[in-house]
Amino acid sequence: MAPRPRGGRLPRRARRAQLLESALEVFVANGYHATGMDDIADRAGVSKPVLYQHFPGKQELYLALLETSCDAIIASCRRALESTEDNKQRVAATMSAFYEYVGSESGAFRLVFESDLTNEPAVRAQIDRVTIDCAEMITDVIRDDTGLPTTAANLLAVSLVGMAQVSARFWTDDPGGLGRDEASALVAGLAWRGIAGYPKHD
Amino acid sequence: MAPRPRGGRLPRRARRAQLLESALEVFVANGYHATGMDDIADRAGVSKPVLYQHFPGKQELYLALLETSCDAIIASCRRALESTEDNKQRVAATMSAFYEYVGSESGAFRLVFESDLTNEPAVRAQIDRVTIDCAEMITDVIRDDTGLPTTAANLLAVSLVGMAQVSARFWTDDPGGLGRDEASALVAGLAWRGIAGYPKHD
DNA sequence: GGCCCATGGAGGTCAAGATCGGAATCCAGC
DNA sequence: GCTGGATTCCGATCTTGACCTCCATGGGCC
Repeated sequence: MAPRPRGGRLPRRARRAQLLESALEVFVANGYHATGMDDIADRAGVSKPVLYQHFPGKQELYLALLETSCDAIIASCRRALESTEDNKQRVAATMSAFYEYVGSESGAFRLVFESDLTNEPAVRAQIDRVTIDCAEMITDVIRDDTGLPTTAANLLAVSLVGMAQVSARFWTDDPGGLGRDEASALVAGLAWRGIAGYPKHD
Repeated sequence: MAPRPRGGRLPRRARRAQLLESALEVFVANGYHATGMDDIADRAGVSKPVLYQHFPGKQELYLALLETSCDAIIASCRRALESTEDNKQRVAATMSAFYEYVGSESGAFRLVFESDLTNEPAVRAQIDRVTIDCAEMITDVIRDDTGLPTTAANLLAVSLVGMAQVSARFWTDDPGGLGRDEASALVAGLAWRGIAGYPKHD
């Protein structure tokens, strides 16, 4: 957490990237409200005006990071679902995607699952997008495979996503001796047993 | 949301209750950071000093409400688990408890599941308590019934709680034509199919 | 050597939490 | 019925903290 040395000038693109990285670290550590623009500037080793030459305000900066993080998990979820045609493996792969996301070094998932700016509509929209988009992809699979009505399939899909989200976050806070793949496989087993029993469509 | 008339005096006890009620409404509607003490006072039809004669500060007021709401869902979960010895019905009853909680008129569940003060340790502790305590009760049931090691049973329990939390919140935002009992039963079915397949202990 | 512009420290502004002296209201007892 | 005291209540104010810009500066380029 030590601020970077206060030296050299950087080309605009590189400075922006560095600012984003620094901001992510501070936001993840302290949340939105508890972090000041001063903190981010200090962390990056620049002064505040520099920050404001790259981003119009604190909220826009936060939103840029949040959007990136949302895109990451949604894309990862999509890749997992498309990685195979076998539904049992699909469940395992998707669960693994969530565990990888939550276990990743940056902690960027905290912006999504533990945000403290949920009342801001723009933020809320991004966060909801994760659950809704992931669930929608899963809904299609469930509906095609079981023949359940869309509404029901959607609620089941949301349930699975919730299972993944909450259990992965809990595991990250307190692994309790379980490795990541072990935990992921355990919960994937629960999910698969739950979903596999529904009437097959053919 | 119209402020109450600004008239009469109330005995201390009654005023306190009214302030708690007003504060809950505003906090639920706007979240912690977006609500001012002015808003709460206006909503209750009193001036700010009165508020401070009953509560030492904004955070204490919030915590009082949060704690009450956490106690409610934990107690409700416990009652559901103790309501029967049949595990299938247990799952259904517990799921129903979550759906009732989230569907309740006051919206108090938002303080727990959608708080925007998660960085405050005291708040974090209360919120975590819900998942941890509920999961712990369920862990005992799972462990006794399946013989799984405690750590694994605990992660499964957390998964089930996550399923309930997230799906219930999603259903509240967009019921999509499903009644409460219908939705609850659907997700309970998913949970039960998932958990029932594990090796029976005898 | 001279120009240029990114940078930095210091400050303006404003919202919101927290507080003070005085006024209004209720109640008990004569 | 009336008075004295205590409790409740309010308008106005203070202060803090954080977001967001103004003037001096110093290294890079021709």
